[in-house]
Amino acid sequence: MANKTIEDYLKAIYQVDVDQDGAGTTELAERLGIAPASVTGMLKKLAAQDLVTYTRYQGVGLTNAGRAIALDVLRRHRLAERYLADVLGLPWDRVHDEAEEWEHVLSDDVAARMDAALGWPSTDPHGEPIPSARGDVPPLADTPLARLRPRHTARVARVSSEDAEFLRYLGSMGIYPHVALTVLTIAPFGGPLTIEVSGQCHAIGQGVAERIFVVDISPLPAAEEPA
Amino acid sequence: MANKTIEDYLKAIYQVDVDQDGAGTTELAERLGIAPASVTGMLKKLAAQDLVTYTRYQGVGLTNAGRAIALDVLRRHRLAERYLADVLGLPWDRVHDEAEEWEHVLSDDVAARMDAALGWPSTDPHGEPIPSARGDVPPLADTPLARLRPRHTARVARVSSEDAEFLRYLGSMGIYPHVALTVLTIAPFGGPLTIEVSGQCHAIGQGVAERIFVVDISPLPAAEEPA
DNA sequence: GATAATTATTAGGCTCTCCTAAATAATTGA
DNA sequence: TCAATTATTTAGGAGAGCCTAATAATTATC
Repeated sequence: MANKTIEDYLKAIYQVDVDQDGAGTTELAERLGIAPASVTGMLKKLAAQDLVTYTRYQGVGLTNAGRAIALDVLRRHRLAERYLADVLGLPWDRVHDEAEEWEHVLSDDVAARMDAALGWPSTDPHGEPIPSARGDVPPLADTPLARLRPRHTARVARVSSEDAEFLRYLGSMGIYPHVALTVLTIAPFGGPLTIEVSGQCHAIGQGVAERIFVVDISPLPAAEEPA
Repeated sequence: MANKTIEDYLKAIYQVDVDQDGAGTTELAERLGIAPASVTGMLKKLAAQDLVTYTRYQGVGLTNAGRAIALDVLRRHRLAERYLADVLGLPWDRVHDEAEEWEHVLSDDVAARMDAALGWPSTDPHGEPIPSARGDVPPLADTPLARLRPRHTARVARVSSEDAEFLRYLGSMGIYPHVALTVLTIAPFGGPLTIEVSGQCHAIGQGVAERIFVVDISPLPAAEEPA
């Protein structure tokens, strides 16, 4: 495998690049906690190793080789998170930081054993999909809670955050993957939405609702929604 | 905690220093797979941080602070080995290399959880004692198999080696911690000894017998042995 | 107790990965 | 379109941790 630094870069590029097309130097720098100038230098190096495609001022993308490594790291990371949570009982707001180290250290064999011990799970404790050993990632079929209409009920699919405090906040409301919730009201002009989670009502901000991804499970799918 | 490099140095110093008094530069260099000149430089740095006592041309020793870190690393290492073997089913000849990485990565909390999951084991899969979280190491009460007299039966306490091939060799004879064996003959002039392990006889070299530590469990302790 | 052999240290350098400051390209908006 | 802003890159440099070659101290040997 590559070294820790390279793995971190490739993973970051993958994650920035997932939705967008091509990752920007500054965004990468922020994610990695590194100065933009330093990132430029490293990108040249990664390009020389054919792990990324890099054109000055144009951003980076992963080559197949680079993507393979990135997915491998991501797989280890999420597998480790799941393991730490399910087997060692670590709370979900602490698994990320720990896994950040484990991802660089797990051998293929140990990762495979952890995978088997867990029963080949498909997601990490935050609901993020665990890439397969072959590097396949199931497509996501969820939408941000913020996009749900009032009266709709949905199941939490995943929570897109690594911030421990944020995760504890969600936990305090009982919001975890697989939990069902219902949108009661949505205040206009980017105002808060009120939701019901396991019998309790909460008001949450738009920003929060943007990071919670759900799958609508309302009984009346199409008719309910006027075009 | 300290960084990986420092942890490795301190652990190496501890291990070289356990039996002997003060570790030599060359021996450390060999253990670390580094040139002696490089070790000298690092020792100065460690001394400046009050982790070791170092005098030019005189060797190094650990300070209390240094020993605390060394024991901490050793604890993580051996705990990881035990975990890898008992929980994840890794064969004993593979746990060392893996643990060499884990030791730098396990948080206190995770180590404690692993410890509890294992039922607070006292040794690693090779029989080496696991230092307590407070840094206590139980004194060893074993002797090299090579020092046993013929006819004596002993129980394997630990195997002092990290070499995978060597461990597989021992495994092929059924030699593991807790296993009982009997010395049948010892050839003179550093010749081989023949031993019986679970009904099977084997001839092993002196060098091998030096690395297997046992506790004598023969029925007749004192009378059998003429002064 | 002098010389040879061993062991350890200094000197000078290299690579990796990061930094800041300055320069340049790209983008935005007036 | 041109100026201002923002994003990115170049230039020059620093610290960590390693290296080899040369030198110095210690230990062993006669």
